Amino acid sequence: MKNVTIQDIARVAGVSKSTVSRVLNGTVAVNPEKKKSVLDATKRLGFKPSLIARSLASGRSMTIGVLTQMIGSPFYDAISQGVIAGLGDTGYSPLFADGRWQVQKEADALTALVGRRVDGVVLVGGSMTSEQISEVCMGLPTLTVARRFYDQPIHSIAIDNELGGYQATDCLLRLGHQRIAMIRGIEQHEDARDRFAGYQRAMGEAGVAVDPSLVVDGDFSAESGIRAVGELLSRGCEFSAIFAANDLTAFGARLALDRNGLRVPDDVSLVGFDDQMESAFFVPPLTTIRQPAREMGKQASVAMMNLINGSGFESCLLTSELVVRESTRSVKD
Amino acid sequence: MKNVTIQDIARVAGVSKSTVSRVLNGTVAVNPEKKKSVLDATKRLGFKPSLIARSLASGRSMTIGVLTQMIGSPFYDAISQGVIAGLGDTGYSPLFADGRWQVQKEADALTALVGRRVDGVVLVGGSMTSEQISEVCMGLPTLTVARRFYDQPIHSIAIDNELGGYQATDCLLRLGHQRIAMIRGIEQHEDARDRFAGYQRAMGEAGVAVDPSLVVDGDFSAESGIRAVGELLSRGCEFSAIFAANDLTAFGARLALDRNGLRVPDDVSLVGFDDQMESAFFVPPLTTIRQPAREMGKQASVAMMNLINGSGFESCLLTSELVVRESTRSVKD
DNA sequence: CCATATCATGAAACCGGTTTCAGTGCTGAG
DNA sequence: CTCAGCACTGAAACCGGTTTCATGATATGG
Repeated sequence: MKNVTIQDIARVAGVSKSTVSRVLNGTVAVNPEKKKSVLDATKRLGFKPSLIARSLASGRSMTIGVLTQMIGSPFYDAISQGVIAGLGDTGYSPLFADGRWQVQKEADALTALVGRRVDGVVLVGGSMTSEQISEVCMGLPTLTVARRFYDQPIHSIAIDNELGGYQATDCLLRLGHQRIAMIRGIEQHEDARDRFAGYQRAMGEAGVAVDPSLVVDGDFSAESGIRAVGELLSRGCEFSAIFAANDLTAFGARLALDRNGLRVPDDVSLVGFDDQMESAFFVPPLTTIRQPAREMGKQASVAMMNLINGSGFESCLLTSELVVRESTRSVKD
Repeated sequence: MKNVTIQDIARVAGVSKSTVSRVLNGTVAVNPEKKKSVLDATKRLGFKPSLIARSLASGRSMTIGVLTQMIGSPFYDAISQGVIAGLGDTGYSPLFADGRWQVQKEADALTALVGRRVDGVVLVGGSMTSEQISEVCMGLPTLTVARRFYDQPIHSIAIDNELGGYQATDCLLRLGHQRIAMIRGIEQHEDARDRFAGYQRAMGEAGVAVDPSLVVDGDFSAESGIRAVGELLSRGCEFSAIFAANDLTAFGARLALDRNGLRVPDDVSLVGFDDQMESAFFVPPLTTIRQPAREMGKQASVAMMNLINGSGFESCLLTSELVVRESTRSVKD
């Protein structure tokens, strides 16, 4: 019932455990004959080296800690998927922990990862400050995905949210819309702010003044989309298009519009942000901004490998892409 | 730059490392004075015990391996969330790995978990055979969630999919529908089969013959929902309701119906399965079968704790719940 | 043919904790 | 007053690997 150890293999194969270790890791050449008997023994006894012991001895755990906030979110999952793919055959494997968007849990989870002596940390989103992060990670290679620290030395892989916001708004402007409402995301959220900035820039460049009564706060949830449309309607202001800070918000907005007898896209055009899986099958299929989430995850892995073997870090800012579907149409008059 | 070890603490506090260990774990009483100086030292030096070393020495890693298939799926995420919640303050923490629905990756990931010497394994879904699982896990407490092995000794926490299928169909029958189409899930999938069985039973009990031309194969994807509706329409058979094997399939079906000028629920009633987050905000909000996913995860944690401390396992089959929204209405005539 | 570099290999140290074991100093019972 | 019993504590063994070091054997070169 006991686990078979390297010592057992050594005994059975008639060699020392050093030799077994050398065979298994291929660090230096060993006599082919002994090598064979070692391999035989491992197979016969079903030997599975203890990664725990190995980590302790070698000082490297060959694991990258990945701290997510809500694995269930399609966007964040795509990133994780990218990280997994990017790690590929590097020999490193990911170790996931989840903060569930609660700072305390996030900090605990990060501490746990560090306690596990991961060789690097990838933070996907999150709300810890860079100081908190640095304190816990102390010298460990660390980088963030989908989150930027403008003033801090923590590396990050992110997309240009400002550009995304610009693309979404620009698309509506080109269709002739002028009264474009925006449902913003969580206010403290860097991404949300950038998307709004893009909206403002596009409007400005098109010479359309931003009407503050067309800007409503939201929190990235579907409920907030419903509330936002209610708010817009109760304000009594006219609008022919809505740019929602993410797809989920757009879903909620769409439902609220429907409840109020407004058709999409006939009465109101709607643009989201994220391009989550369901968006393409929405009724009508949602026009949105696609984030190269998977790609970001992959880049993160690559960057992490570079950090670990000291090749330094090449900053990169990926770009979003407009996906036009059927929730937008040119303004009627 | 080096990590501070228990030895450093011992030196600074002027005690032996045994004592430090005892203070930190509270295993036996130590002199309050020494205790204080140890705690002081740990705080001052920022000592973070190496979980690696601790695991190796104590033989318990205090981790439960959780093997998922697709973290991004809302249903599976809810389960993971439940597991996290259920582990709560037990002292154990979860360690996630992901198989991405590829048997090989699944096996590798499981091996990696076992190599990390987790104290137990929770398999969420998956496609490895029970033999494969047993071989890798050898004696480790193991249980599956959302997957049942009818003939095997592996414990499982699952919902009664047959009942869910029955509930969905029964709801439509009560509304007066008789021509109820079903879009099935992946054929080899236990869950999919059970849901279909529930459909058959409900129809049978209501004295309505199952028309084979109303049953279409699918694969749980939105695309398959679109294809299925196309298939139904091209077969030229009439139907007033559709029961889709999961919500995503229902989304696709809804879009295809819309494209063909069929309104939901006016022309066709639609029922899904899962109650994923977006379903409540769909247009129209989707009637569906809710799986107590979070609850299942929680149960899994509890059951795992029992397995670990030898309290044995109490089998449990959770039940699903019908959530009536606006995609269903009584048949018109 | 001898000195030296190279190779293969086992012994032992080490990674950073936990746990057993063997005291030491006190207290309380006899 | 003596001895068993208990509460603390440090030394040392241990967990299961990796890696350094020393050694004997073999190959290389002058």
